Amino acid sequence: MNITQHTDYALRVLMYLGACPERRVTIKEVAERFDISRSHLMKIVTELVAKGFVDGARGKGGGLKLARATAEIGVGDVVRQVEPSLALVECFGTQSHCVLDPVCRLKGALDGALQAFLAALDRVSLADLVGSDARLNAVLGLEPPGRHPLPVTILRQVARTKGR
Amino acid sequence: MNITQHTDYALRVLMYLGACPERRVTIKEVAERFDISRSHLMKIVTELVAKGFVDGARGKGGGLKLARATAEIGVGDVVRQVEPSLALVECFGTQSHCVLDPVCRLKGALDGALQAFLAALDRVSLADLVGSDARLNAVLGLEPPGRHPLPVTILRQVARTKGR
DNA sequence: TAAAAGAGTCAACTAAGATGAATCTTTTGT
DNA sequence: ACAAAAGATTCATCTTAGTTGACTCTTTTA
Repeated sequence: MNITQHTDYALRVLMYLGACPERRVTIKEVAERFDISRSHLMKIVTELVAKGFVDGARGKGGGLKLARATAEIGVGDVVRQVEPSLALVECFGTQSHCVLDPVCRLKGALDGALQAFLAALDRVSLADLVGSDARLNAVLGLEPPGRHPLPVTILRQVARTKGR
Repeated sequence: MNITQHTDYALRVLMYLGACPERRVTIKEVAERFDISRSHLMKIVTELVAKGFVDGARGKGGGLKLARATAEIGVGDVVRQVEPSLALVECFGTQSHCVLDPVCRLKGALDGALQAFLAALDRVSLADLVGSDARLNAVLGLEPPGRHPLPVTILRQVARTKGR
């Protein structure tokens, strides 16, 4: 059982954006920071924009920022909307070919567990993940709030220095 | 997010065995009933035997039966032991290469949700899935308790008649 | 108007899971 | 004793969801 990396990265991108709310961040920057391909990350971001989590601006000076406050973005919502399928087993779909289907209580049990899973995530917002202290910013190599953003070129250097 | 068919079938096999506790059931019979390959099912059963859920007997007159009472077999346990990996995301493993890892609260949130998922399944036993009424037996084409088992040849006919 | 940046399309790669053939081993009924 | 029944093991292949990235298009603003 696992969630796709797609969803995982989506959450991490939101965390990144949540950690530096004072400016727009480019996809390129995030891709370099997380060391994944720009093209790949693009799809994830495009989806986050389409689903209303992120506000993307094109053109020079464009970039990404959260569409809502971090406290207004629930982790459960993100997973529900981004994860490709929440059908735990085949028989969750429209029509199962399992002979047990008509009387199967397993399905109900699994669905109950899935709801418990999502409910647990509903209790967590992006604000909880980002936190109020500066630890996340430190790890990301971002500037403390109030200062000027570092140029991307310097961010790259920081990224390399830290290793993986 | 999904659990493997492997786990799904493991649970269904246990349900089948739980539905006819008065005799040993052969893998062949279960395979035909669920319309899956005998070889394939064999691996699932072998694992259930190895993990102590099922008691398998070789040789003539052999077959499968539950190793414990249905009430003593928790769905959560089965999932925990049969599902190949419960690492929701890559960073659940020994060492993640994510830059956020040292301060990441997402990991904790996801783990909490996973525990909620399993806890929900822990509240369900195989006895709950099988039920006390005869509905499951009816769907499976099994005899009502107390009568003689139908020969496999007849079971096959029943299976075909029902369609999928 | 050129450069920056997001959006979209397309093609391939990867690995986990699913599938099944063939063979081996154990057990028991006759 | 031995043949048939039934589970155990091994091996190879297939399938597909997910992942990856190159290439191009569109929008926007300095």
